[in-house]
Amino acid sequence: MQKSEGLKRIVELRAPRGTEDTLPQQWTLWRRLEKVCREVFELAGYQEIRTPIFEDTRLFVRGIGETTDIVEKEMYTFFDSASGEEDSSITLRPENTAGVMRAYVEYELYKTQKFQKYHYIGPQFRKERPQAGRLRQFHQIGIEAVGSQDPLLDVETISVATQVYDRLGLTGYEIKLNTIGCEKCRPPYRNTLKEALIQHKKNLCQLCISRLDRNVFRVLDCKQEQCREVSHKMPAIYEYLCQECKEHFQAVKETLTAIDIQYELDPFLVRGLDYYTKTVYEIIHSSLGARNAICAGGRYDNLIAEIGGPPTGAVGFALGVESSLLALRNVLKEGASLLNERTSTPSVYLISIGQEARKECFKLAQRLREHGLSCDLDYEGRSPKAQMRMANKLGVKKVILIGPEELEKKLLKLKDMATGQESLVREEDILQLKAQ
RNA sequence: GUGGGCGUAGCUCAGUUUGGUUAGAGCAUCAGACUGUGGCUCUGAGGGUCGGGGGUUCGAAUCCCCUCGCCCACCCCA
Repeated sequence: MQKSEGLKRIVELRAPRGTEDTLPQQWTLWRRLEKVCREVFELAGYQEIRTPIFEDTRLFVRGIGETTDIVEKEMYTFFDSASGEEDSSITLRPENTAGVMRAYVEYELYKTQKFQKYHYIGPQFRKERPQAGRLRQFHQIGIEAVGSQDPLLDVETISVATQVYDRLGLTGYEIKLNTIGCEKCRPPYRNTLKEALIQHKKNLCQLCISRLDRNVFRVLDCKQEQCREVSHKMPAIYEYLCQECKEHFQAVKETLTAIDIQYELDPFLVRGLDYYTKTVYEIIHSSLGARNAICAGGRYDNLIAEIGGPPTGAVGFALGVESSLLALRNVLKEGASLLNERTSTPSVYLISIGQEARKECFKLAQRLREHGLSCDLDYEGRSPKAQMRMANKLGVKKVILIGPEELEKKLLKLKDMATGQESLVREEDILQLKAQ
């Protein structure tokens, strides 16, 4: 009775809401994504960097923006009792760009070489209500090209993302592109838009009326029919861009076309992070439901100066691991074999008959592993038959049997699982298997 | 924070409308089929406080109330 009560308690302990365990069988796909990313990133010269999972809260407040939703209510922020200071506050990173740029500034990496390319991978945290493809602890893989305003880089990051998805075999994604101007052209447009919208105030939904003061741009994004009608009559930002932004955007579009990347202009694509300027883009996948972005990026020419570095242009994207894999699973559904594969299979399985042989098997396993031959054996004292079943289930190609007979002859019985053929061999012969 | 859906074996689910004897199936697990051998087949076994608590009732997986959890959507965000 007591035993079962104890068991029950353990079972009731579960992963916190909005977090996920990645079980062994799910690692096949995870690893594939990481591998493909590293390959593509390195082909384009992006170097890996890792930054802490938590940072000084001020980094995000300053970098992402005080009034953004992320900073206002979605951050995991703690008092850092280890710091010894009264008001020391740390925050689990809600995204990784700010951290990477902090490192760029902290080590004055721009002094060694102004232009740098980085890639990163890691968990990110946001306090949200979980939903399809949206977790509280999620993972992002991203790249950042720092130290240049060249529109070619905006395009390069997009092309890097598409190469990742293409290599993975993810079909059916779409690229949404927009520009949101810079600190010069954005404010005038904001005012124009606001004034124009006020004219139609009576046709807007309650929410949008409140958006007029808080964030005008979000009205453009509203899904209400009546608001859409109004917003479609509004002037697009394109007419209000400053010369520089106009030229930049033009260059981005032309270059995308030049390298055959299909995209869709979305004038209503806006960002919730303050640091974005000029180009913003998003890669979406229709199989995902309400939250369909699998990768999002853009240019952020003000962030570095904002956190204390020299004015430096930069552009990058963050790819959502969970959402990308979700999309990939949907696409691969047909050939489901890939989805539940073991990440690794030993080369041989060692089967013993009797206690003596069992000890010998264990010792043999150590020697084989020292020689780089992967192997595994039974630790449950099961029958030879059960051991064979396990070997079969693992999918090993070869099995080694040791019983009293083999011990006496000082030989090993090698069995080929595909053909069923058995032969007596010496240990040295086994080591040749590594090559296969 | 708001709304909707769902919680029965490790997994996928039936059973809930019309309360009734030991709660079922498939898959998975384990074992056996002359005992030193896999895949197929056959046979059998283990495994469930029917999410939890309370109530109604002679009797609740089934009806009522509360609660927890998960999922989806909204808000919001990317």
